Amino acid sequence: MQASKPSPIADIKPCSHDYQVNCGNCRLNSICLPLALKNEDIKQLDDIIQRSKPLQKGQHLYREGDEFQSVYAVRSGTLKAYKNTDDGKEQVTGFYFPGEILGMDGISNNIHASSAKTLETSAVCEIPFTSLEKLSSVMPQLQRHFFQLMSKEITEDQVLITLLSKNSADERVAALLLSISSRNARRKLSATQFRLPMSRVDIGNYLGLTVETVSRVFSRMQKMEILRVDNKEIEILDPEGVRSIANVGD
Amino acid sequence: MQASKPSPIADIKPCSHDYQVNCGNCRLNSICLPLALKNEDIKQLDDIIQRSKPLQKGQHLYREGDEFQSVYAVRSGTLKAYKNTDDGKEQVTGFYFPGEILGMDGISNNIHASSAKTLETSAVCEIPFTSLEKLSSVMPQLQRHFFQLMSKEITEDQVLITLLSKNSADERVAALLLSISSRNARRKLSATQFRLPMSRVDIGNYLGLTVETVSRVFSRMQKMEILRVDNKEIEILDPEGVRSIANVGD
DNA sequence: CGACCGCTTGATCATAATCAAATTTTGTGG
DNA sequence: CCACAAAATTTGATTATGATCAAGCGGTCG
Repeated sequence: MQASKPSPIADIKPCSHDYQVNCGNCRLNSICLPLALKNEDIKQLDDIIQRSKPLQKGQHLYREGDEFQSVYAVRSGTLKAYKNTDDGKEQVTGFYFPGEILGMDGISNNIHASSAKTLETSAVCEIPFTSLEKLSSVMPQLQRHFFQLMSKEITEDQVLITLLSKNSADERVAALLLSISSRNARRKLSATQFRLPMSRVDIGNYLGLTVETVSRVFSRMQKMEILRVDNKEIEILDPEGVRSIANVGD
Repeated sequence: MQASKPSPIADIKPCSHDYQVNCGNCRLNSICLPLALKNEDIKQLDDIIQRSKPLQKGQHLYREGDEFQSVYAVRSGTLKAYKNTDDGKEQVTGFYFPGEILGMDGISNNIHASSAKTLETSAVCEIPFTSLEKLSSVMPQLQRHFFQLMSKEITEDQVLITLLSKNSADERVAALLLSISSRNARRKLSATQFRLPMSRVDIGNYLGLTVETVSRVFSRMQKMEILRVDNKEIEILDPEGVRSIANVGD
């Protein structure tokens, strides 16, 4: 199933590698997909997946309280997931990069437990959950893959819990930088030079810190010549230094 | 080494309601089991579940790094799950009461990502995961139920993340009390009077606080006549008061 | 009985929050 | 493209919350 009719909006010329027509040739499939599906299985999966047009920065993919219907794989761009606290503030619960899956917290009640919003222009693959469930029943590998994905989300949340509970401001920021760095590396991007797609406010919110503290940590690391910070552009000058500040095994 | 033969240890006389022989007549099944399984389906589930003899206080159900084979439902007692941090400390990631399921964080890598230890004498039902997977393929309801259970774990972790990131010591402790209270109520136990099965150290660890702080919060709430604390015995004198301190929707 | 453990209470200290303000970046309309 | 407004980030000064250090109090177990 292609772009069945050519899009009338022809003025935006996407480069070819942004126009993945199916999972089989998507360069992210090693991250997002079960590794061991047979070709005909991938075809079946492809058939249930809907690919969105690009979402603009700041658009919501879903909102807390919305009926849950699909989970989403990030194709390009970045999203943040967040919850609204009872006193009206916001808690960022995660950042999602290309190849990563979000929306699974909606399965439990059929209602999204958090909101998801793009941090920049992004595109996602929508995977309707009832179709996925049916397919999982006949494809044990796929069932296993989704159990694993959800379990991974749990273990990652536990890492964040530990970070928030036990680590200093510097350690938290260093750990986030390492996490982003290794997720970049997984996509064959630079592990030492990248652009932070989220604001300082979002970083602080995610890490349980104020903006001011995040900013100070960056300044401190820059003074120590561990990091070069140019607005959102980050260069890790001393990866070992960052790791030693984080004291977490990446 | 199994209970396939009647246990020779007959000197411990369990009371009848502790001796659930199957899921169908277990008084916890409304909490732990899918609601809508047919009788013959429950029978099949029963067949794969192994019921343990009681575990003594302080025993491990599994340890971080162990090969993952099963998830567990708490039949009686309480357990805590915890991770060891890179600098040798421990982070409590959850408490598990009767009817609740633990161990799902092992699915992602086939290795337990945390340890689980009893806080008092406890009994669990062991559910071998490969059998569960197979059964899930032919019982869509069961597949759905486990997706939901895992999703619930994710949303609960997100609540804890928010608590750690945004709430004061008093709010955190109040929220934990409310959580335990409502979990008791779900099991038809008192929502206002109960025994905390975990130590102050564990509470503090879970909530990202020191023992001293936890103790002070209890003292403060006692002085305000919101709580009566007698060692591990808790009486909530003013549930509304606790809720207002927590400012979280239960 | 004495040592130890879990808990509580008090005094002091450190980290990050808060308050405040300057500066840079971004976005918008002329 | 520039000018201006709004937003984001940085930096500084002060404060508050909870950590740390220290000590004492039951209770229990060997």
